[in-house]
Amino acid sequence: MARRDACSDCAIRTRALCSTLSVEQLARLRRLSYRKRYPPGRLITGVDPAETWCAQVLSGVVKLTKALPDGRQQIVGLLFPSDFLGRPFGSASPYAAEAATEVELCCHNRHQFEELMHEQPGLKQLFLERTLDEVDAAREWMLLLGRKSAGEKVAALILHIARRLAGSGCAAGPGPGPMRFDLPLSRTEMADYLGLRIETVSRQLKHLRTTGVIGPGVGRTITLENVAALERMTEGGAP
Amino acid sequence: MARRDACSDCAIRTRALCSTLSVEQLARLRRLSYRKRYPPGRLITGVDPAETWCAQVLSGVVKLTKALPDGRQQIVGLLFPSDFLGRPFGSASPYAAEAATEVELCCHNRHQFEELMHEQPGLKQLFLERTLDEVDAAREWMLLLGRKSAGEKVAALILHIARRLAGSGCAAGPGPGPMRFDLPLSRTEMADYLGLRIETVSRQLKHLRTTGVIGPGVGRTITLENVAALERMTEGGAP
DNA sequence: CGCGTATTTGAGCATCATCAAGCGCCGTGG
DNA sequence: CCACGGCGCTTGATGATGCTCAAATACGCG
Repeated sequence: MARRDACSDCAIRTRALCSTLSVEQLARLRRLSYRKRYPPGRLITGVDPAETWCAQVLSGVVKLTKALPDGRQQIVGLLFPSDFLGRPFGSASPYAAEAATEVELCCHNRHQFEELMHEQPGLKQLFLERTLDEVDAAREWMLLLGRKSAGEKVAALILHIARRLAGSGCAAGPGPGPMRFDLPLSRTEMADYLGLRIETVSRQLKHLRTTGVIGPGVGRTITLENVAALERMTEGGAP
Repeated sequence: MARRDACSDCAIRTRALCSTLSVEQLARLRRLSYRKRYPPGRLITGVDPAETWCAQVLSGVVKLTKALPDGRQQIVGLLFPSDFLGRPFGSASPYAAEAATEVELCCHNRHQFEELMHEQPGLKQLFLERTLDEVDAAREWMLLLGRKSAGEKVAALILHIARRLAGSGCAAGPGPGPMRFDLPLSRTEMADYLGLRIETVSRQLKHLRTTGVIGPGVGRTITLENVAALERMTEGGAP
């Protein structure tokens, strides 16, 4: 009976939108759902089409990007496990989604998911609250993009990713010693998220390492040696 | 019977969230609503408190701002007539709202407005779709803040305001001759919305005027002489 | 081992910020 | 009526942050 992809086994069972569904509704949704994997860098959805499906992130990190005709790019959001991907109700989603790491999705038929939201007010309510949180997060990032220095931006990004990873159970928890994790983004992606160039990101990262705020690990490895200092640096406080 | 503030007279009757309400529900909401005016520059709500009310903009322009402890500011959104102001459901709104021009609001008790949304799925649905549009708008602005040059930013702001003003029936419509309007923002506010300094905004505006893309009017007056050129400049095309 | 890609490092430069006047507008008050 | 002062905006000169270009190094992988 217990299938490997049964909802009760689901890694995001308690945090996903599904957490509001009754057992019966959950069973119904599961019949309409399927899992899908993407390797790092693979495009998940393009900009144009009115996609016929939506999904929830089971594992990995998805980046949402917008681009200018001349190739300049901006990452406008990162999705972590239990986040929702897609644009129900009308207008086509004006950005592309791409796998930043290896990604696993739980996909639903968009139309049927919309119907389920209509039938189950709790589901729609939770989706609405998540969407409101997304507005807040986007605006927080607007403050970063418009008003913060390169150093503040990089510090804020590290903290942001650390918190989201911790919240989704990846990376060594708040156990003994400093938190350690791998950035799910390349330097290019970090730059595209922060409105910087990769060289600037690289230099700021080096600065954080030489001042001991983060550990000396190479590449994407981050060790949070001094979270308080990092927090101060996100708002213009001294290093 | 016909009071001056009757909903049927309301300037935003057809575009506001209320447009989904039945006559009876509209009457109920109206009994719980009141109008409020703010002069330019007046604070409407601060950051901290879990506000007990929410509102819809009847006239004027409201700016939503976030600030860093050292005083740096970023405008994270502008509200025009028929836009919704407030943060129903839980978490306190993490930004301040301030009147940019003379503003008139139609205010509702937050709790009762939430209840109305629960009772009337159409209202909640419309609110949800508006919120999704807000996410899109915020992310569009993230692209601007992170990746556009000063010239592109100013061009985009003028177009953005022109469209929103036209959509809310202010300013000379698309009748004969070029559209003309007054910017609802000071130079400081434009800079805070674009992530620039006021001197840069001033110089970019001058450049647009000397190249004839906008008319030579002084101060906040804008005449759209060449919309196509303005649109091109928004994305890196030649002036 | 050798190649392709990601990242780091360095040097010079451009854009936009900063600093500093100056101008125009307007309400106040002599 | 005009001098005064405040404020918002403009203009100019200078400089710093972050970008561009270029090359070296490290890394992953066949």
